[in-house]
Amino acid sequence: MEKKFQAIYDLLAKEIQTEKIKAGQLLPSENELTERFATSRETVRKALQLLSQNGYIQKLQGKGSVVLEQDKLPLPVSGLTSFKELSRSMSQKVETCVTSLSCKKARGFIQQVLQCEEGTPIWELHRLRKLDGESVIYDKDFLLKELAPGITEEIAADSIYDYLEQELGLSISYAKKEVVVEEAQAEDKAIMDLGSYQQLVVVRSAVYLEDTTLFQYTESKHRPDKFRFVDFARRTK
Amino acid sequence: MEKKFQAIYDLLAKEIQTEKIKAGQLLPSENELTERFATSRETVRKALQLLSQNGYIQKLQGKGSVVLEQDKLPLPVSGLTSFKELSRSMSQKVETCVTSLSCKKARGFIQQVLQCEEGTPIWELHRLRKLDGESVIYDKDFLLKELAPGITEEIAADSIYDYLEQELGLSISYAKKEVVVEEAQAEDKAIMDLGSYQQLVVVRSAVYLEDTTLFQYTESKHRPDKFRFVDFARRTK
DNA sequence: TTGCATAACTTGTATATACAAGTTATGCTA
DNA sequence: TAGCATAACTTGTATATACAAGTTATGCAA
Repeated sequence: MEKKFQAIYDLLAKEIQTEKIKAGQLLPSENELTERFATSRETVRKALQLLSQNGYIQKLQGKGSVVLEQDKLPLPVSGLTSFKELSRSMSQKVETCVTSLSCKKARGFIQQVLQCEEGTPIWELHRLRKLDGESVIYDKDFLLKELAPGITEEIAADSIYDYLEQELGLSISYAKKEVVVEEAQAEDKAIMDLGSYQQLVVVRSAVYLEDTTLFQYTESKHRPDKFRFVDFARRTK
Repeated sequence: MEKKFQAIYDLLAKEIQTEKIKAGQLLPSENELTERFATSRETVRKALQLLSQNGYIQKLQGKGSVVLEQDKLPLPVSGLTSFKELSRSMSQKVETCVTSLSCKKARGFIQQVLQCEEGTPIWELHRLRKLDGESVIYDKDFLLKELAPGITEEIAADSIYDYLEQELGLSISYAKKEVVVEEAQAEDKAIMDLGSYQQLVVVRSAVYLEDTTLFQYTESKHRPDKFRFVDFARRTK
């Protein structure tokens, strides 16, 4: 069976996105939704919980569920499209250029972060992202070849995650991320259009599959004026 | 009644933090936990869901709940202690210095972001954060005086959120945040120890209460070498 | 011994019920 | 009219049951 609460979530999320239900308004009550979708209240509540987690609504005990302001987020540009990292100026032209795709044997730092045996085959993928024709984001990805053997430049230029899910049936589950500012290296200056910028915003992330195996490690360097990160954080407990 | 699933969450989270249950191990099954806590399976599942959301465990259908690696996060330094923003070098000495606390009437930009009438009384709070004696973080907070009338310099130097929750019974619910890099202004250079740094990491955040009223707007400027942001993101759906 | 069906686990989804707790409108009482 | 108890909503928590779906160990059969 297709998951019912997911379907209800999708439907309500769409109604909020398309402003069929506007910010500030109340959703129909849980009992009304239960009747409308011919289901149980618990199932409705699971859908509402997802909406709350993702910033669509705020639940108010005794009152109802208020629709929150939807700040139209720009399209994601970095590799982690499924998550919250976003880059500015998405109204501009975006290009992805695969500058290198090679298979290496794991050792040293990369072996350590990918937690694999020395000599394990890994893909090393370099991608240059252009905004408005300027090369301002430089990504280096490292991923286990065993899990995604069929990577090609075409796939890399498109979306690795789509390939993962649709072709291999694998699914990203969670990621750990770190954002810092570092000095630009000689390599960065040679490859990117840095102008007079001497520092870069560096996003390092580890991406895990559902069985907790580390699938990918990414280092993404952004020219500071083109970096933007937005976050919606809900307090737990 | 005190919330049962919350209590179970707290207990299990503590056992993971103190490594009574180590990373890689499985938690007791839901049925075992149900028996151990003399409750229902649904209640246990709510506790496990919270653990999963906060990065403590990963649930595996058919197998169990694996405890994930706990990267010991440094203590939070910024105003949003309850959320995920963190700053580096917390092993060093941290000082907060209130440089200004004044009551103003809302107008212009601040009136706009706080979504209030022109002339509404607001607190404007400036705090300088020192790490190892260096002034490297500069926070400007704007908050509605009506909601927190009794702010003093002592409270501001400690934690405004503790005051909110413990004295006023108000509770932070969620926040929207933006991280960008901007040029340092003359004021920043005068107040902070910037050395040769010309750019700052700027974190702008809007903090909301449970009834969706905007309570606080904060602009936090970080010297780039002292900025660090870590994030655990789980894929929804 | 090897292979395979199966049983016995695990978590995932859906339903039903009951009561607690917070909010709002109703309508009676003074 | 003004004030207040109350009824009728809302969401929050807890429990019980049933079956689906994925994993692992058991044990029989060849």
